[in-house]
Amino acid sequence: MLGVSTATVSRAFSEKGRISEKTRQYIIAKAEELGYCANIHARNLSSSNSNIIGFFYPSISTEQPDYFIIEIQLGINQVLLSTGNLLQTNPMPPESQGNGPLASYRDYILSGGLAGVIIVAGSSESVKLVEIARAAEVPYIVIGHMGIETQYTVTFDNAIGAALAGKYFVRTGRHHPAYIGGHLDKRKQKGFREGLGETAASLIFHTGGHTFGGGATAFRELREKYPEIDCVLCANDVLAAGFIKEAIAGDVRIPEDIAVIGFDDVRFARYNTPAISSVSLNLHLLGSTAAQMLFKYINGEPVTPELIRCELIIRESC
Amino acid sequence: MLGVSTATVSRAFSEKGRISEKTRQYIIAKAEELGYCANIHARNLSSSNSNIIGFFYPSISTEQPDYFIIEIQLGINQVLLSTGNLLQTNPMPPESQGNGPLASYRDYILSGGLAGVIIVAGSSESVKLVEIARAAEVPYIVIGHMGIETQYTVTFDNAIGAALAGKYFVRTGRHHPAYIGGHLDKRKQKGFREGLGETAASLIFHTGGHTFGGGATAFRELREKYPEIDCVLCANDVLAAGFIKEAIAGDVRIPEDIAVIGFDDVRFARYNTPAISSVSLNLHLLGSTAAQMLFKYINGEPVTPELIRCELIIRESC
DNA sequence: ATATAATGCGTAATCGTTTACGCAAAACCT
DNA sequence: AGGTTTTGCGTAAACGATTACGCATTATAT
Repeated sequence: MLGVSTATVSRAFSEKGRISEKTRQYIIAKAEELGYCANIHARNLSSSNSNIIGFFYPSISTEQPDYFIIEIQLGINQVLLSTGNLLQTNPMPPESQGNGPLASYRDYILSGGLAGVIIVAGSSESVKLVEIARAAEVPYIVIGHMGIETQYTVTFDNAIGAALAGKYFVRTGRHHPAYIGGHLDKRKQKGFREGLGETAASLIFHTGGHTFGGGATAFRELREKYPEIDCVLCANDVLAAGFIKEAIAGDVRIPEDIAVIGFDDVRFARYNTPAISSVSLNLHLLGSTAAQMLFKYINGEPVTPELIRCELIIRESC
Repeated sequence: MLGVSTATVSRAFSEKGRISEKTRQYIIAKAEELGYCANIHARNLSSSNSNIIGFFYPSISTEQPDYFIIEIQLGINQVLLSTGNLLQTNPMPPESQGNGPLASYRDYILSGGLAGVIIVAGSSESVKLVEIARAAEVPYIVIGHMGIETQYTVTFDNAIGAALAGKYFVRTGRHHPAYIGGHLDKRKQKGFREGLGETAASLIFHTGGHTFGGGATAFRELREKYPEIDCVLCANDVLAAGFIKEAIAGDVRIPEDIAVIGFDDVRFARYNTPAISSVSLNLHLLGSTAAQMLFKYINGEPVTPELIRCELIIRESC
């Protein structure tokens, strides 16, 4: 205590309340000198808010980085750095791996620890988390398509992106297309078919994991069964990389023999040799848009759903 | 209030204090029913701790993901998932970009918001942050080499890793080595030289950015000035990817004409074509080790510095 | 000069837990 | 049965801020 009440000290830091500029300066100076810093827990308790934003995403593996998620996170962080908020990153491993951390995430949200949350669609846990956020009345933004009716969402139009890829293949004289991915990405499949038009008649589907190894396996299986295939759309870039690598190892020329397009346009797609053509979702923009929407929500401003445009980036694999 | 005092409710959840099994069950059940969840801020204030771990790292860019950092984060998260702690990720952009978020990070640490911090060496801000953590008496672990005397550190021996690369080049009959990197990584340079032995006499240094573009530029410049170069050690994998891509574009065969080794062994090194040989730092292990050390520190157990072994992974680029 | 409004700051209640303390009841001795 | 220990739980004091309220003091208006 340096001659003033705690209320005054609080006012000196809070930018609210009435206080003379002189005492504010004095208190700030003294605080600096004494190394005083307002206790964050007391602050949060008293004012019942927080400056932490939670980012929740399905995590495929605890071993391999998920380039898709990382680039979204980068976009979120860019916004947060300018607002002084902090980011908490919460992977949600597949349910098979024990009960998982969902219970602990749930408690954290319910107990008011977060100012808002951003949730990436893709697993059943994502859906549960949205319900928790709603129940706790914590502002939330959903990234991607979830079977939930909500305005707080930013999506990308996979179908249009896939259609662009289909049209490109037709335009560049390809006749034997294949699609490699999971059975869940119906939108991509449907869009691709639309883009291909009549050529869709000869379309081959191949389902497998969304991994590098999955791409390699897909190449081998397709090559054996359907040697006529001359163009491939992959559900993501890592998958495309695996396909391309195995193709080159099998003396198939990319793009001369088979043209390949990936999905997401993650950073390393352009590092690859040949550089991978990709349907760009603009992940960075996706993340930063989600963050901006969340702040609007938190501040009580109206929020409308956003859609990020897909763009087809042609590189050496085509 | 359902007939018991708040103290009893607290005891029902805290696993400490004395409470009969019957009332605990009763309270838990009722809590579930009423959707009660202990307020995290009050908890933290009262018990003056937190379950959040802060992860601070120098961030090169808000646009490009830093694969090095990401894989460390993955390792940290794996440990955290099993302990019920939460991770807060805090990029530290280069100082040039405005004042930066350091002040806000400082306040957060000083105000007791974090149970512990993990700091990646590499910028002047990293050093400041360590000093802040010390001043605030918050448990911390440093990843990498910082000019600070501390036992709370986990490092990797760059020099030994680089020496392995040097020896490999000599053993496989290369005679005109080059090193591409920054002027800061003296350890790598020194180790490489040692590994090369006599061959070090003809070593060419090239300094530039640690980026993909930097690798491409390096290839062009070196090729023009020193066409005799037949093996290259790059300061990281992304740099190596850029070098390789530009080399292939210039009709130089990898590895026949030039053998290339990268550093870090990030995930995509093996996706590349040709797959990039790399000095593996085992980033995942680096992260999980740091997290485990931090928990020891937090629990008051003795902590000794750890060193992660480097390993040379040979792939197609050699 | 007086009335009125604006400003600055201290008092004390509040936020929702945890936990030392104390007392009754139950459990354990001999 | 009487004494001692153990157990279960309520009381109330922290934890360290924020903020409504009220009282001086100063500024503004008439």
